[in-house]
Amino acid sequence: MTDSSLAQVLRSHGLRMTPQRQLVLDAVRQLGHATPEQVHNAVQRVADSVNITTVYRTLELLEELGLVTHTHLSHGAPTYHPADEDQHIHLVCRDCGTVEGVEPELLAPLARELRRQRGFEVDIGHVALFGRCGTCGGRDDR
Amino acid sequence: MTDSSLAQVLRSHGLRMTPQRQLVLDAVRQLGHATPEQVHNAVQRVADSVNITTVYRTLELLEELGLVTHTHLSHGAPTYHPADEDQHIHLVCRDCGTVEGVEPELLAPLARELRRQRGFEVDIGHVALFGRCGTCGGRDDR
DNA sequence: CTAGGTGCAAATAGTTTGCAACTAC
DNA sequence: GTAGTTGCAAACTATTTGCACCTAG
Repeated sequence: MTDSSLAQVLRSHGLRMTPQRQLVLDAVRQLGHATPEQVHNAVQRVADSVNITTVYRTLELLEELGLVTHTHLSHGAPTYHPADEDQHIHLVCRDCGTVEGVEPELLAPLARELRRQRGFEVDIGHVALFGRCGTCGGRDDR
Repeated sequence: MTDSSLAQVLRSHGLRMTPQRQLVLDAVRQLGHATPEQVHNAVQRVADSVNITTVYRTLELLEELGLVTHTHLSHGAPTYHPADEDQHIHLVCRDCGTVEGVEPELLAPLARELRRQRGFEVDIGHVALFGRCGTCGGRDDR
């Protein structure tokens, strides 16, 4: 494949392929969960002239194209991750800040119930649950 | 009761009762779910000289005192609500932005499972689920 | 060539901090 | 009287926007 899928998707929307866009997508894929700033850092390691503005614009674009999605974890920080990756629930530890992913199936019964009771369709990939992780909860050092 | 419970709680921590603190707490109770800015607006309707800085500081204080809690709904704005109010899960509609609360019992089986599998303690009152509400989902106007 | 894309600087929004004046007790 | 509290202005952080220059196709 001389032409990456990103280029194809972009072209099919009448948009241009640029090195910046490839780098941002690569960074999101490599990082798994990352804030715009973390993506920017990762991109800069490869091409230090890329501006954070471009990162913001590119993340927004990639999201519109359905290549990445974002979730709001802990405080306000949005974190981006590849859209094609397996959907997962984010568990955010309020003490150590660690984010772990769990299989979305765990949310299925709840999702079903909300749909039945309220007609509410939960966006599973967008879910973040706050609490205290096993490591922090085990030792009660609060 | 000549002395409100807020005054009592404050005093028991060596802190002072002020009109601003009562107004902020009242606003949170009255609004149910509100961002700092919304709280500020509500407070200003009663006492327009109250500064938003004071609102931020007071919300933080009331949270430390266990009188209010906050959750991160949709984008970045934190929303505060009374801590003594029944805990509830927040359902945030991605289309209309409406926030509705549902009984936390629905989350209990999931919480139990996460505790068992991961040792992760979900903070139920802090949970927000994103998706599409019945009203927006019913008419597929996307 | 030329419309889309980028970098830079400035604007904006949300929140925090330093500090002098004020007030609850 | 005095330490806790407030208002104001300034500082900060995160994100967005305007615009001239650049480049993919």
